[in-house]
Amino acid sequence: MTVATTSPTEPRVPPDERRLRRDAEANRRQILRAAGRLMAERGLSAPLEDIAAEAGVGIGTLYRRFPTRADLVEAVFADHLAVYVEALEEALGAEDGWAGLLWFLEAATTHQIENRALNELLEYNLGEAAVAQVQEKVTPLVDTLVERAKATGRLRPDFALSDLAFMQQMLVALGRATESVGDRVWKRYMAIMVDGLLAARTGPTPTGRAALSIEELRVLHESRPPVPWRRRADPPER
Amino acid sequence: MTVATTSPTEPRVPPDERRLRRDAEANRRQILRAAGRLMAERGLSAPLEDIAAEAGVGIGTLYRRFPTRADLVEAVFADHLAVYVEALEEALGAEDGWAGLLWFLEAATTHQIENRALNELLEYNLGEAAVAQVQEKVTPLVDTLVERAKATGRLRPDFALSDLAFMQQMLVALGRATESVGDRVWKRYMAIMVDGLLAARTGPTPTGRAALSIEELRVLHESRPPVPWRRRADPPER
DNA sequence: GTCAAGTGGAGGTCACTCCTCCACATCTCG
DNA sequence: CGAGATGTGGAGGAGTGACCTCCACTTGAC
Repeated sequence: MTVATTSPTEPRVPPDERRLRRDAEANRRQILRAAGRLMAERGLSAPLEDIAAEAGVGIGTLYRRFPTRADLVEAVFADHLAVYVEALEEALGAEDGWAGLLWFLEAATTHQIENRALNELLEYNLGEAAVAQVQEKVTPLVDTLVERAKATGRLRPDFALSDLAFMQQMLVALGRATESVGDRVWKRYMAIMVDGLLAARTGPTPTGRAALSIEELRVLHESRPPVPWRRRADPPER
Repeated sequence: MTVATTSPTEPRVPPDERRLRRDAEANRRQILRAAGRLMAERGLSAPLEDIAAEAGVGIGTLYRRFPTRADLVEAVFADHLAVYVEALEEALGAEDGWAGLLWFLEAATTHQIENRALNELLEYNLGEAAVAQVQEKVTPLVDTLVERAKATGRLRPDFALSDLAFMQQMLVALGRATESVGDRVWKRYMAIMVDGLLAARTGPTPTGRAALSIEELRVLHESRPPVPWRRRADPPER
């Protein structure tokens, strides 16, 4: 009754991945598409049942493929985040540093207004994994972008990376609130803010406080409320 | 068997209000205080059970006194809204129109950051009743405030009432997100925006779109998602 | 043709909140 | 003081909106 659990010629359970059946693979892709769409629209906590329905697939299927929501999110946004890096690289390519900065601000804001999940992904420090990784790649790039803009002499010298982050966050909030008006109302306020960033104007109104340092920003980020969906319960308390 | 439902000397059910018993009146006040505190902190949809608990009162008591959440909200904020009018009046009292405008922006923003319920109250067109009424009183005052600021020549001439509303909304959002840092981070961005409002700077960055008119603002407001708490079910459908 | 792999979705679970109801407690007023 | 009107607490039923499991059945691969 001692049993060989794996045949000698072919390992039963290949270390990590095994090839999916063709139909299963197709379903998997459907799920990812559906999740991408729904989460962009309704946020990271879009009900899994809705996603399954949108994908034309049973809820069980979704669960077998992605046992936790985090797995799903990760799979969906693996590439989405790369968009950021691309935008940055394009912005850095601009010959005028000032224009590059504005271009990036606008592009990133548009992106996050259109994709609510993306926005939440950055807000909740989510993946530890994926996001942190991107963060690490992105931070120095943004830094360069800012420095280049300052070098033109147009940007107020006390501008910092955190300013960019917060302005973006504000514009995203507004953009979403005024979506129904169409017509990009938020751009008006981006323009106003940008005018306020001109070096020529530094000082007329006291800012009262320097920009947050990257370190402070990181701390703030980590004190965020936990991710907004229910996690699998921890092993029972008592 | 025909019965006199009211005694001739003393009407059983005075038209609207009847005097509460002393203890009941005390409870009522406790409830209002508790609701004020909790709603400021957690928003208009703070669980009624929590409010009752905070007030040291049974849930039944709360319901007898305020049959619907709307009743409670109305009672709590009846006066809170008056604060607005006062702030406006003070701002209008400033001799410098520009300073008055800034003072009001700052005061109103602080207020709404500290009181989440107040913020929601204005966002969801809530009371039809109370809010609309205040709105009506407030709008012309704000208008005057803006006009006075323009008269100083410091404010960009295309500034409109809606700009004030949106800027405030953005700052509130930021203020809440950065609360944990203390230190009023949002004021930095208020300063930046304000710099962008200076008439001297009009134009450097194209705004792309004029400010929303009051009419447009109203329409936007009305297309808001419904109030975020469950309402008493309508009489059963079928 | 066989059978491992994959599927659907009914139904159990859970966490919340709402709101009713009534035996009991507390005032008020004569 | 005592009677009756007024007020109270909070257990419990009901509704909601998600999560996740399980297994009889279907399908693709070889």
